[in-house]
Amino acid sequence: MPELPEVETVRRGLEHQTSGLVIDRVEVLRTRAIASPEDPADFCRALRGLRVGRWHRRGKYLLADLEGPDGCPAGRWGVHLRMTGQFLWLAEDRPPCPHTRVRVWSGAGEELRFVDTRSFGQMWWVPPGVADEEVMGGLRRLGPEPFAAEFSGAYLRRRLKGSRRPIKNALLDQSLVAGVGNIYADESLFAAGILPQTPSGRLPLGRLERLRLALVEVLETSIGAGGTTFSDFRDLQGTNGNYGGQAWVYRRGGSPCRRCGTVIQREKLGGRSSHWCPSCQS
DNA sequence: AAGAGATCCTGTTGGC
DNA sequence: TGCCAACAGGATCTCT
Repeated sequence: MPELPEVETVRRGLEHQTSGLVIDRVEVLRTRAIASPEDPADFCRALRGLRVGRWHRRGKYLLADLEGPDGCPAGRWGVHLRMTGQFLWLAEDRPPCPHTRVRVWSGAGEELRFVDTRSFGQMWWVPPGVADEEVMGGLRRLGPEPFAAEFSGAYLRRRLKGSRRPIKNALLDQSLVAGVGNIYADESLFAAGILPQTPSGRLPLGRLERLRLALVEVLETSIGAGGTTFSDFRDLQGTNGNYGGQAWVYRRGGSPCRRCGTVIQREKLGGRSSHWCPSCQS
């Protein structure tokens, strides 16, 4: 599923393919895909004629700068891929597949297509002069980026102090740290040698610093590889990522640990399946 | 007030 | 082999 490294990979693809593109026409095939404005027709009307500028990423959110024909700011285009959202770049006309939700065309007939099997993905148009968080409420609740200086062992200690919820659940909480999902939560806990069930408040500073470093390393490795390979994630060209080749624990319940051979365990935590090695993690 | 659980959605997987 | 339940999961909403 798209987590921070996959979203960053998509951001780079979008910036490469669509920066400077002038939107000629927009078609919404699934109403639910447009979170704001309320009427999808207003979304289409708003984007039409605008030029796409730079693409930014905040957590798992994508945001494009938009400008009008006169070069003045014309708001922002927000996107969240949720679980199965994908962008495809089509240089020429091709009929839409059944899960096509939104289609955006350039004047030259090129198409940026949003395909989303499970239809959880969403788009927003933020009018000029309005803060992104006003329209995209989720942005308001986002914690620091994992690479930010603010995200430190001390920060984690402070935020998690007294908390009894499992560290795995805490990592999935976007208000603690932005961009982590089930895959990288499990993988970073393995890399840090921490059991996912460990009560967050019980982790001393040293172990939290180790976790922060493990998370940053796992995310950077995956970004460098173009996103994860062990999910149905695809970049704009439709190719799969190559996160260091393979997962250490994610979706490997019942299989031997790649480091020590112990059988990987699997259990639901906070409604999400968690995977860990009982001898490498404690 | 923190935190758990249900919900949305649909293709894939596993068990009988 | 065929069918159906369980599963996958990001964020939001509801409930305790």
